[in-house]
Amino acid sequence: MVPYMNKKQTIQSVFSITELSQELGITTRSLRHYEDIGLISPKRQGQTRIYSPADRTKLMLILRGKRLGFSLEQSREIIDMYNPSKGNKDQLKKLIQCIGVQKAKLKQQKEDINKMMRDLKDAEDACLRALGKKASGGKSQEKIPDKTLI
Amino acid sequence: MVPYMNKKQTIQSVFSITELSQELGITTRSLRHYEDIGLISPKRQGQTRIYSPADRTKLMLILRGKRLGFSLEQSREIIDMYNPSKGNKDQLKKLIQCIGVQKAKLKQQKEDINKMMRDLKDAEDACLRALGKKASGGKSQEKIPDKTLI
DNA sequence: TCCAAACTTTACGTTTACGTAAATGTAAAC
DNA sequence: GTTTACATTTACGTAAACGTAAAGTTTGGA
Repeated sequence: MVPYMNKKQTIQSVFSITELSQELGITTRSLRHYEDIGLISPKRQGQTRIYSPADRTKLMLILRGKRLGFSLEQSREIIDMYNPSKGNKDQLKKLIQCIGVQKAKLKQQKEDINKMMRDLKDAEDACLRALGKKASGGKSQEKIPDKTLI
Repeated sequence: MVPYMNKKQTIQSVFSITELSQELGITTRSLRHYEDIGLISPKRQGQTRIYSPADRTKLMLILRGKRLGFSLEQSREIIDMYNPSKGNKDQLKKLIQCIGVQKAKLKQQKEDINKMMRDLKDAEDACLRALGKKASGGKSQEKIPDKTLI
């Protein structure tokens, strides 16, 4: 535990590395790794790392990116889109383009999720029918979804 | 090109490794790798690989998994869920549980996508406003989405 | 007949995202 | 004053998913 840290405050203003790792469900090694590659830059008290709420927020964005299958570099780029560092017009236009690309990717992912959801529902229904139970109202009949147009 | 292959048929019945790699936008190395780890098992004509439509379908499912950030092993498990290999009741129940877990994960991903979509839209609006254009009807004002509850 | 294109196998290399061990520092507690 | 808990750095290891030669086979066409 970091000395002089406000621990029992409703809204914590600083975090130790273990606190943050436990809250976020990752290892301290990961947190140090993210710092190694420059994704986060926590303050220091001596040589002990002190994480701010902003650091925590950024980490939550990184983890969200991981849940979506993004690499750390991709997450870095996406997060960089959130604070348009006072670019000129050309840079802003380029940024808008990048944002559009990301939005398209997310849209594709959404479609993929919907299709996989349907496939899983069909598989579930097949299991339920095999168990003699009612199905949830689907229309499936095949095993492997060869019908799926992906 | 594989000999005796029906090339100019509306619905192709077999595929060569390069044909498939080009259609799917992956390398032949990847296709061979997927075979190495037992994900697909194309027929052989001599020692040349012959891919069937079923192989192709399975590969499309694998690629869909990759777009969603799944590892090859995870995709294998999910695809295995689609053909419940005649299990007994206990196995079927276990499978239904696994399917439920996957559906929950997909639901989480969907929420993550929606949140990231909002963040990107906010960033886009900020860019447009910085360029003196109209925003798309959002309500954002901050840069980094500290407000985001993730 | 011989070439070039497309196929094959073997095998070492690379990137990403950490894991894991070793050796050491610091600070509150007993 | 030493143990305990948490912190640090350094550095080699690892798993996944291929990349990248190298070297050989097969086959339809000039």
